Amino acid sequence: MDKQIDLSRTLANLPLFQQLRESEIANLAASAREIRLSKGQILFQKGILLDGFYITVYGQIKLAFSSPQGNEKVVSIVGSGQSFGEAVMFMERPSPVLAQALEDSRLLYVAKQSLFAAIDRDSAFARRMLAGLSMRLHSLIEDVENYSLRSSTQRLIEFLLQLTGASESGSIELKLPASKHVIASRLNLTPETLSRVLHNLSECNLITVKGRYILVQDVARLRCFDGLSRASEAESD
Amino acid sequence: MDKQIDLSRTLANLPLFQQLRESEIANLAASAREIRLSKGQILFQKGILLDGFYITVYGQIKLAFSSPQGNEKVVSIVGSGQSFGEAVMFMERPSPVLAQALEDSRLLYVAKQSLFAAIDRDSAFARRMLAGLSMRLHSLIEDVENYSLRSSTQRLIEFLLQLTGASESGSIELKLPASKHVIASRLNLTPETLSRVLHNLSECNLITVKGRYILVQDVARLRCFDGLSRASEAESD
DNA sequence: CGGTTTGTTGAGCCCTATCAAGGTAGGTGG
DNA sequence: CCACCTACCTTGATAGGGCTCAACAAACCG
Repeated sequence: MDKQIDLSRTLANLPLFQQLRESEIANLAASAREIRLSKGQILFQKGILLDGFYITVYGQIKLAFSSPQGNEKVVSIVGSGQSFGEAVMFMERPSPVLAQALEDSRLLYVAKQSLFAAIDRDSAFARRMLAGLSMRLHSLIEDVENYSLRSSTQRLIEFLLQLTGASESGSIELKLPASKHVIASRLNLTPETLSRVLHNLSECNLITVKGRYILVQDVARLRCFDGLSRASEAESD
Repeated sequence: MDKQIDLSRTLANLPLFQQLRESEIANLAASAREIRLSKGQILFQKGILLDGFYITVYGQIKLAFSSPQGNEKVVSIVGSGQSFGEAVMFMERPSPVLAQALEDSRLLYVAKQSLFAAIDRDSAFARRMLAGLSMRLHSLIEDVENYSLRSSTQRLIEFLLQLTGASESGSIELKLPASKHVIASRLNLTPETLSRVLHNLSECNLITVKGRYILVQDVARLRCFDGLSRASEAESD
């Protein structure tokens, strides 16, 4: 009972559902299932069919391809309040990615039918789902753009800038959202290359790396850096 | 008048709208605009806001990034019956890509408001839009997978196999849907590399290239080929 | 403190881009 | 019918960015 109320409140706070009526929320909550994962646990494998979608309440889920040869490529790191699996659910096709918890996490599972019911009753909700998927598509396109026509350094800079949020300039400290191994994969780099690029940016006095914490000296300067100057003039000290 | 009827019929035949009632179709047709493009003409630039979306009746539209340095990367080649721009419309954000006609084309433009009206009145239609966007997302993810963990040869093979359709084995002749320059960009290759890869596959007796026509000798064998054998043992014939 | 995971550094190589010349085909005008 | 032009493609030589392999360092953890 308390659990039900708790679920409703959790759902109501999620971006996707914020404008729903209480009765709608109650409907969704009634069919939503709570899922707890411990770090490293796999939620679903590549190839599975989904009969609903997931919402991350807290924790972190990684979505990745896994090729037969064992190498893995992280597509997305899903954090609190974000949902995933809708596309696979709507398509009724095998999932192209696996989902694995990067840390202990709590999820909600919403069944397809109750989502469809919500769509049927509230077309504004349908529009919001459409907008949500569109955003997802947009960021994937940006990923493709990054992979195709930017260098390793540019990709990392882009990534760091996104972590800094909207700040235009000045210095800012940020924490990498996952291990460097995972970040590297997300950026389509080997861990070795990521390490070298970080090192290189350090030598150019653009950032200071301390474990998972990175101090960006000057956001504006980092944004302008194109990776051309190879810290060559750093010998004069 | 005749034009209106023609529009309705065209709309009704499109995958997206096939299950709509006639009255709905009429509503959409009333607000749809017809657009004719000649080869090379640009429909919209990167950065534009869309107040509707487009459907290709016939012809071919290319969606591509354009970087300031002038190099261009083709994201998608849109053919007859396919739509594009929905995501940009829903997001109300600048388009990340430009759209340009690869050949003389005829399009329909459907305004946002009439689409929203259709969604409001028919939730099954909303679901179909959601499924459509999901498919788009899915194929983008496949692209990312291709770019990230496959070699140039593997990407080309994948591309050719998609063109062959569902055929499991045997030989089949197919026509490249665009110039090799465009195909190369679509596969994230330079034209030079594409040419070399095609040549290499020819030498392995997997395909025969004749201009834009490609004869796949054996679909099954092409599917298995991993690019490892470098036509080195082709001397013993 | 050992053991394990995580990250760094170095050497060498391979794939693919780049630069630079040729070909080839289709269209046009003499 | 030929010469020419332009767009498209091919071929060759070269170089560089990022990967691979291997060893080491550092941090985390029981």
